[in-house]
Amino acid sequence: MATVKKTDAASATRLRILDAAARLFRERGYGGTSQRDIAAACGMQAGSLYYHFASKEDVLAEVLELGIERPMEALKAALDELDESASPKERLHVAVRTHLHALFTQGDYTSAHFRIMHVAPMEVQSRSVAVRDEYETMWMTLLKDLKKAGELRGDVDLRIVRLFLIGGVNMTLDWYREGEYTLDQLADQYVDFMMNGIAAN
Amino acid sequence: MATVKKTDAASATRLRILDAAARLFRERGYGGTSQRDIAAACGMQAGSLYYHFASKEDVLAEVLELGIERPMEALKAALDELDESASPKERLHVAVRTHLHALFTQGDYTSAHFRIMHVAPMEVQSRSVAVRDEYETMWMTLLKDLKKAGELRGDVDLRIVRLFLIGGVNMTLDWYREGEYTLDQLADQYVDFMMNGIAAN
DNA sequence: CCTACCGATCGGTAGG
DNA sequence: CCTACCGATCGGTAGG
Repeated sequence: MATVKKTDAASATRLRILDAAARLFRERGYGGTSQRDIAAACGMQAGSLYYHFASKEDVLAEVLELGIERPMEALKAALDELDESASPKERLHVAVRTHLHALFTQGDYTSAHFRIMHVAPMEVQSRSVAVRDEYETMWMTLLKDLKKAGELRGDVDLRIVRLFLIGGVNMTLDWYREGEYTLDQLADQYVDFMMNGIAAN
Repeated sequence: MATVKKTDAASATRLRILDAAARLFRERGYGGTSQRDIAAACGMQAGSLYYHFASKEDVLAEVLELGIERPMEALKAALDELDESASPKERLHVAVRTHLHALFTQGDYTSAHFRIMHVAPMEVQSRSVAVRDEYETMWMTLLKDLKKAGELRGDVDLRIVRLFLIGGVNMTLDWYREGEYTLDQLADQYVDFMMNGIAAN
């Protein structure tokens, strides 16, 4: 579990290890990162990692899980904060904005999740699928609510919409640098593209 | 150069090595694939690879380059085949369809390109940037032609459109299995989403 | 393209 | 959390 704690100090060290691992996995990939790399980034010796984690795969599994868990928690919190009168369209807008911010504030974990999930052994992947399924369900609910409210065309496949939208949003990780647009401005554009398209009226 | 040849036999072996490497890089990542893994998949010994490639990084560089070169060549060919009277919108449609097909017929190379490009040493990455820039320019041209033809809203940033669209299309690599939709049907939906959006009229 | 091998580095462990 | 170390595997080379 990502939330298990022993002592505060030990759990703080765990987090330092995970932070370093997430960053290195993102930058160099899983196979390109050694336990010695991770330990060095934390100012400790390679063998010491094994006091906190049973194996390199365990570190990976926890990074991957946090990489999807944190955006999901952020989305839950953001939707909970919304006024009950918020329209389905506003809720989708908030979701895109929240996901985009999570990609960058939890960037190392979430980048690592989307980049190296597929090289993880199946048993490691399976430790993330429950959270992932839950997150996908939340998105499907947002889209279904939009449809029920009569705001969507009747002929679109919501699953394909979700995959296309998340793909376009996640791509931001690969190119975004602060400057021209803020993340909120990007979120505005993505929702606008998705809802209204880019064709002239 | 990807097109250099010595003898036919040597170049056929090179290609077998590259095919195996692309598949393994895609499945296990770069650091998770050893030269011995690649050699074994080709039915040869690890040392023999060095008759064809100077280093593991050289194999990587060529896989990455082919992973973007092939979709680009496919796009060029597809656009050249189009009737001159083809509208900008038809040309964009053909581009999306062609890119999507290239993702799957050259899947190992192109997947490897998009998945492990960022873990490659900068000097290896730089061997692909020229092709990548050219490919991006082709997409920008398609979008600019659409705009010139008056078919696009005036307020959209074409660069963001390109990144969002390619991101959504590339995401297909992560989930597509034959069955519900053909690739052509997916391309139709993506272009429809991008041009017209999903909002009710 | 193979055999045989190099030094370096890997994930992981024992004992403290 | 460190020291010291294990066997295995790594990328790469010499010589054929």
